[in-house]
Amino acid sequence: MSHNATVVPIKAADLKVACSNCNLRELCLPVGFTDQELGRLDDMVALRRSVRRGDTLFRAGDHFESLFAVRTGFFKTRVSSEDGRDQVTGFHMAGELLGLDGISSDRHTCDAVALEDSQVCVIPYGQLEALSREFTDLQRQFHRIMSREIVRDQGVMLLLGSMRAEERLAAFLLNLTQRLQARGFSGSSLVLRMTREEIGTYLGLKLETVSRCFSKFQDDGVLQVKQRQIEVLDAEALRELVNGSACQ
Amino acid sequence: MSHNATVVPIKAADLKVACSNCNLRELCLPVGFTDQELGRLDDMVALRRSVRRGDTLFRAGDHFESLFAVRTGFFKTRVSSEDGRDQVTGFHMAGELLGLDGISSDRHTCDAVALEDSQVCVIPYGQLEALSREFTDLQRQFHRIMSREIVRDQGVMLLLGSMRAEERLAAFLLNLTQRLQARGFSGSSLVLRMTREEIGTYLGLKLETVSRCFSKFQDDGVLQVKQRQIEVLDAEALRELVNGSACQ
DNA sequence: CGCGAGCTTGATGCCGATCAATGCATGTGG
DNA sequence: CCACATGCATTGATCGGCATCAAGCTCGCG
Repeated sequence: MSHNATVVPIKAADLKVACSNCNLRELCLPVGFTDQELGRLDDMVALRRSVRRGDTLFRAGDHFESLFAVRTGFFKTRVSSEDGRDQVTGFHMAGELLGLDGISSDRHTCDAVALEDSQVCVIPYGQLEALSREFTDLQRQFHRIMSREIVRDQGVMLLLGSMRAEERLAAFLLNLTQRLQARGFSGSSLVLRMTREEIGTYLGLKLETVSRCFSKFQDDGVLQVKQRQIEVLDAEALRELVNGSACQ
Repeated sequence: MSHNATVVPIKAADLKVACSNCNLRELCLPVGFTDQELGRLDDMVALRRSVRRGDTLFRAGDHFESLFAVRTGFFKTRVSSEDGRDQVTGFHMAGELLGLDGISSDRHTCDAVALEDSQVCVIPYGQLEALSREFTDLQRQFHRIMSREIVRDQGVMLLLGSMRAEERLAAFLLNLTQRLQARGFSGSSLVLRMTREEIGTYLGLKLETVSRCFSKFQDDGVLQVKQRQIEVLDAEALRELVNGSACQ
């Protein structure tokens, strides 16, 4: 159940972690709530959980009872086929919700693995349901988040179904930098939290291909690559690759 | 807005189309409802809409205000990149819900195209929100449906990211036959509603490759293929392909 | 009947997979 | 501090699956 992770009840004194005080609240579930609603959310989100790098937050087959909001750290989610093939279905950073897959059948259908030491807020699903019957804003925001996940998945399908290796990597990097920028980071400088193989398994490529694309981008002056430290030198070139306008 | 489709209010006499009387209710939104709940659903779902083969139910960019439940017919959904590449993101048959992508931003992000003359029930999203604050069962079922869509998308990602052409087609056919079987059809005999190109655009393959795979399956005695009329002769072979156990 | 959309089949080429060797950073124990 | 192991990344050589290009085929329909 806990997969080597510790469960920490939030102490009354530890107000920094309450939704009402969280600096992620504009990226997470409580977007645009009233103080009253925020207070009720604080009551509901009473648990945190720490997950060490390499450990799983949940696994396919686990009983589903809570959603998780990433507070700190970084996760990947992956599905596996019976014969052991993996597909990384997403990378998840602070403010993002994990576990939506579990609602459909009361069991999780994917694994969530921490790529660095991480902390999540535990959102008991039953309570979220109850509270969102009471607060229209919460209901709406929750539906938006689920819908956004569906839209995101459509984008990944487009990538996997129709793009070539360089385009995939460009799209991946642009997506990462955008999300980092929304969290106050640079947007042109980033440190990858995942290996080349994990990137490949996300993009439907082999790790050698990912590595070659990084080298190509470096040769072309689009990126500077030092292991996992990436500098985006020419974001426009990446955008043109994704949109195919460079082909015209 | 209406994209060449006609909007037909449901007449009081026309009770056959009410959710409470619909033979799809066990596959659609009202799974396991009480009579009272069904009555309220009937009030909400007061409109049908007909869509002719080739017409769109909605397009990316359209303002979102309703979900649609397929009553009769068959749809594909697709997303397009700026440079015109398409990805078919799904095929949708009776009882399935369309339009969930629109919730996140109040605009649709994909096109829904009828592959044959079809009819949908119009589910005004605002009313669905309101009613699902009142009825726990409706709320739960709606959440399950959204989550199921997320799980389905994960499966497509696995397919696109890690399977070879024959495996993709096998998975596609198994999925289709399962869903047809759940609707009372044969499970071994089916008529494809889509072209080879549409299958290819869904599976991340070119139409020639799809055609070759069909021929291969026929040569191997797994299928009998007459244009769009397919007989599954050896479902087990298809399953082994998908699971990769044939490789051992 | 003849047209056209969709399907099949063949020949060829390319992109990314695979196989293999090397490089590089980090960590550990002697 | 060095020797060595380990995990990850890079790079090269070769291979194979699918895309591409091209030609005919089938069937429904005006």
